[in-house]
Amino acid sequence: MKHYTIKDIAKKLNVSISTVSRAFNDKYDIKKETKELILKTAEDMGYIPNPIAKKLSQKRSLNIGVVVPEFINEYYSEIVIALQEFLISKGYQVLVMQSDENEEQELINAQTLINNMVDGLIVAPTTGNRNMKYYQDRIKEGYPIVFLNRIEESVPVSKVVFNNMKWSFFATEHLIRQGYKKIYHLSGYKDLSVSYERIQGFKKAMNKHHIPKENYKIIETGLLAKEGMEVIEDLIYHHDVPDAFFCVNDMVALGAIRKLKDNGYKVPEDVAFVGFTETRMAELVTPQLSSVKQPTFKMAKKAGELLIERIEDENAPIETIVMNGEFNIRQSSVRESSIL
Amino acid sequence: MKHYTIKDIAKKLNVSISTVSRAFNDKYDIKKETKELILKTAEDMGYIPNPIAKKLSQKRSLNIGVVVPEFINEYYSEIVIALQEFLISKGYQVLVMQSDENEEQELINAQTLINNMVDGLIVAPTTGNRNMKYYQDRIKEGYPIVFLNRIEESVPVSKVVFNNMKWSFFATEHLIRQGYKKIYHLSGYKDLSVSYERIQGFKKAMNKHHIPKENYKIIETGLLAKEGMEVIEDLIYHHDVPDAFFCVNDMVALGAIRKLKDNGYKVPEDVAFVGFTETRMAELVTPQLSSVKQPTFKMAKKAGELLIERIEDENAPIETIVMNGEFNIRQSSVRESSIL
DNA sequence: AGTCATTTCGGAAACGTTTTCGGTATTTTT
DNA sequence: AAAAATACCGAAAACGTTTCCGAAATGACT
Repeated sequence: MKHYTIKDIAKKLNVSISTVSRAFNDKYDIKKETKELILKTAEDMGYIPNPIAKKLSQKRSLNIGVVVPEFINEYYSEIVIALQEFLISKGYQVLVMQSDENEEQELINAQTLINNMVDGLIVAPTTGNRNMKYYQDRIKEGYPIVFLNRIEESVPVSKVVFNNMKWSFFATEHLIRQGYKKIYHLSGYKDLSVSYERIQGFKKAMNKHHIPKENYKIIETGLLAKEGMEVIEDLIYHHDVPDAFFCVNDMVALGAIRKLKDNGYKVPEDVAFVGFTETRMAELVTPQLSSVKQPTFKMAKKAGELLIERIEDENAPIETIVMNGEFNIRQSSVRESSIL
Repeated sequence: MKHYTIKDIAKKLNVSISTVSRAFNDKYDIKKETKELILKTAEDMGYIPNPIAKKLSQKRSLNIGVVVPEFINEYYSEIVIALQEFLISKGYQVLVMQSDENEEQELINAQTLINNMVDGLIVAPTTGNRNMKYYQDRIKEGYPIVFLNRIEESVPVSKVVFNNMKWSFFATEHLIRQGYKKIYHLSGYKDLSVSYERIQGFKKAMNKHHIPKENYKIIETGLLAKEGMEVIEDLIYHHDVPDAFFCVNDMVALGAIRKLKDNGYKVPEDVAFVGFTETRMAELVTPQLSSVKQPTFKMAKKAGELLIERIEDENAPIETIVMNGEFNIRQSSVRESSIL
């Protein structure tokens, strides 16, 4: 059951391998009948072209690599799904590697994909990030890369980002306008660019409404429910539970809510919540969770488009796309929960 | 900035390319000093070996392909993470492709990975599945494949599966023992092997406890929250809401719970719930959701082990591993919610 | 000093394609 | 009917490695 090659086909039909090759890539001169004959016997023999050899002699693979920091948090799952949907429609296949929020793994992932000759790379960097030199070098060589979220400004490359600051500002202002006096922000990792930007939005809202410093606080957390729970434990211990929380994402919010409920607090009556990067859970939990929805599909598609432009035209302009979302207000952050 | 090759190194040092090659794969005879010299100058020149060429002449890539049906539902995300953790520790890199529950895409994914010369494949098939012939052919050729979940018995291949029937039986029996009289099962796609097995477990429990046929029902659904909601709408419309639901997964349960709550039902006082394939949400929602936890990490690791055995030894025995989990009882399925 | 074993290396084939170049055979043009 | 143009095809180089085979150099042993 060994694999046939174009040589086998050539021998069988008494033609040259170049003719066989031509039959498969019809851009070269070949008579219609011989082409059909070759294709037919290839089919019959069960010939499968070897893409490795193809890649070695050509320079494209029609594969695209995607590196994401994690996909435990639904967001990147959606990104990948959307990316794949778009890129497949353009004739590419999508190879995904996840970095587990680990910089070194991310570097290995990017290298593995590039070494496997994917035609381009879409990277959503993990927190950190000390790999920028590697990316810079590749970009200088002309390698097509597009970044998604979590961006270092230092790299001259196309990117698609969410306007975290703006929507963080809106979400925070909403809490203020609802009359909550003491509002804490559970921020995620501070050295994560998205967290940083959301912190800026939070602060901006506080400043605009002249909230005194003692009435707000920014608490660094991770991105998981567990970490939301830990913060709440700590705050309860210190008798420092505020009126409202604005959280870096839904999972942190849900963890915090769980812990508060377990300690007899009512949400939203005692403590209000707003999440971010809305997940499907926001509508399913009780109370339903207010959250900022990111246009995941649009962002992924745009990143795909930018990458393909770059692959097909080396001089395609470098663009930075800043996207907006929507803020969905639900029961978890309104004073009179009956009005919703 | 063009890429250097071993030829360039050879020319620069006045040695042959075979010597250079030897320097990198130290299994062949080479003097220590020349080896070090070569490695050093290669380093200085910024030489990057071309894995495509390597794959073409060797037959291994140290890459492993993983095909999953989706990763919107946390379960396969965890599987992939665990798989990656294990396989990386064994020196492999992991390329992931997701099929979006689409058989044709799954076939393309498997082909793409195999054609890219991954050393082996781990496949969790989508519902269906008409691709078995393709897999069978590859397996006959000696290609290392391991299946995960959702298995057709027809294929002679190593597989790792969860004992769905047993734990479905336990979960159902728990509801019966709690005194719920009318219990419906939201089953997922019936032609999905895991759904089928869970249905069997459900029926077995019903038979064992002599529940009359009019007191239970199996309702086919999808795997998403939305589909749980739709079922509830329908049941409410027909005034056919039972005492308890056993659901194919947590998302369907959460969707159903949401819809019931929106219509004034109380969970678990009016309607009890048990999920399956426990997610992190089970502990976060209110009421906390009873669910069957699958040993995701163990299953993934075992699948990885089986694959590696097979890669390294063509005659490794074919094994079917059936795994067990745990049933976590929470508020959503107990009569007196105070006792928990 | 001669034989033999060992270490170290170069030449070249091989992996499976694509693609350039040039050469026939065929057709069209004059 | 000769010349020119075109259609078709084969030979061979190229892509960047690994690895087999044999040769040269070195060292060990009689």
